Amino acid sequence: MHSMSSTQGRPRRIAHLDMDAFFASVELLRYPQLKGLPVVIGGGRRRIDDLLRERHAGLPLSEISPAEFPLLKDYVGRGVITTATYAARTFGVGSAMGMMKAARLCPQALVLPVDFDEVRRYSRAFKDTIREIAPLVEDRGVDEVYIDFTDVPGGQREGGRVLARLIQKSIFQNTGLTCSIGVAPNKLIAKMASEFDKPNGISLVYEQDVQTRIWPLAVRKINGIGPKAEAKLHALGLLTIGDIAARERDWLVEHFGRSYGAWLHDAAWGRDDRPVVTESEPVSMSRETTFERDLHAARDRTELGAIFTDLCERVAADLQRKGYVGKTIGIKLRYDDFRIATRDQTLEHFTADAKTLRRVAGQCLKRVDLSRKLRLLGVRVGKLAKVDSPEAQGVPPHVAEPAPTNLDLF
DNA sequence: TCTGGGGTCCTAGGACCC
DNA sequence: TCTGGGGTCCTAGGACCC
Repeated sequence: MHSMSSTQGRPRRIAHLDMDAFFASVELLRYPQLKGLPVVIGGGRRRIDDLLRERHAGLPLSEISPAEFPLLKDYVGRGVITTATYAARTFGVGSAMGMMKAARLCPQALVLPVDFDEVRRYSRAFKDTIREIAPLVEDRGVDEVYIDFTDVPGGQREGGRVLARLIQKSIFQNTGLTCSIGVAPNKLIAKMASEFDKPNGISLVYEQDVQTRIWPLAVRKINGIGPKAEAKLHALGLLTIGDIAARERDWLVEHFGRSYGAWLHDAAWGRDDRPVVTESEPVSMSRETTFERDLHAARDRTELGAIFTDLCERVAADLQRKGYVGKTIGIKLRYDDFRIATRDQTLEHFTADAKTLRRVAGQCLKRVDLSRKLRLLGVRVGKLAKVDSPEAQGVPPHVAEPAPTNLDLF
């Protein structure tokens, strides 16, 4: 199943669709007066629109002057940027950048906090729109999907351009939002292709284009090569994807291990068999929070305890709302020097109970070094099962397990 | 005053079992 | 006198992604 997958023997055509500056674009629908201005989304713990509504009672949000919005230079906090508008990006501001650094680059940018409810609403809307046109859709987070065009009627016309255009148009009609789409023989190339013509673009890549369009790209453009692998590749003198492709598979395996080395070789040659997966079960659920200032386990005991309990209650609520129970309970913390420590413990039975989470997570916390100040605390539940699944029907938590007798010990 | 929050997958060692 | 081998589960850490 390399490039041919459908039973009819049609060449695989896989699309990757990426919403353009999604979080920011959603806000611009509500505040169209900010169009064209540098705006960044992220960081905030305050509800900006509540603030604006208070200050301008009776005035529609869309009529409040841009001058009334908070500026990046006045921002104080530890957040990072989730999305920047294209106007803000011209100043070098981009997602995942610390707000403080961004403020230095573009102090006059406006800041809005993320409105997750609104973002999720639009996320659902654009994905529903796609599924009505092409049913095989794989979720890749809130603003991205893969779509299998292969067997969709018309999905092969002009290499997928016709269908991509239809999807773009329908999303815009239903939401007012634009997106960029790449269509290629597989997910790996489609993902790169969707970036070729942003925003609001369509890019088609064929198998025979790999040398001309993929090989010149920086290694980091491959989805799966992050900062660490990039640094190692650079140190070995490999800068472009073509540089990787020029190496023997065995050489890559020598330097990167059997699994990753072989994958690097395949990826550089544009080979990728992964199917578009339309459904998947969650593996874990977690909640974590970075404190406004670093906290010390002993000196800030009360504050930390309240946060810890709250995290457990929120994870429990998430599990219950979504109908899951879990078996492995763990904590994560980040020290002031940014090192991370995790501890977890697997239970005999499944649970979604906040008190149980709190008790077991508390035991985990006792197993880490708490002499350093902490920056972040998180609670995680793994080994999930649906609450009504057969495996989750074990011994209920309130039934005592048989205690070991002396005989068991010998 | 750098550096969020929610995830997935992989590796590697040790326990434990057959 | 040298110590099998495979499998699975648990735990901790780390890379990477959106």
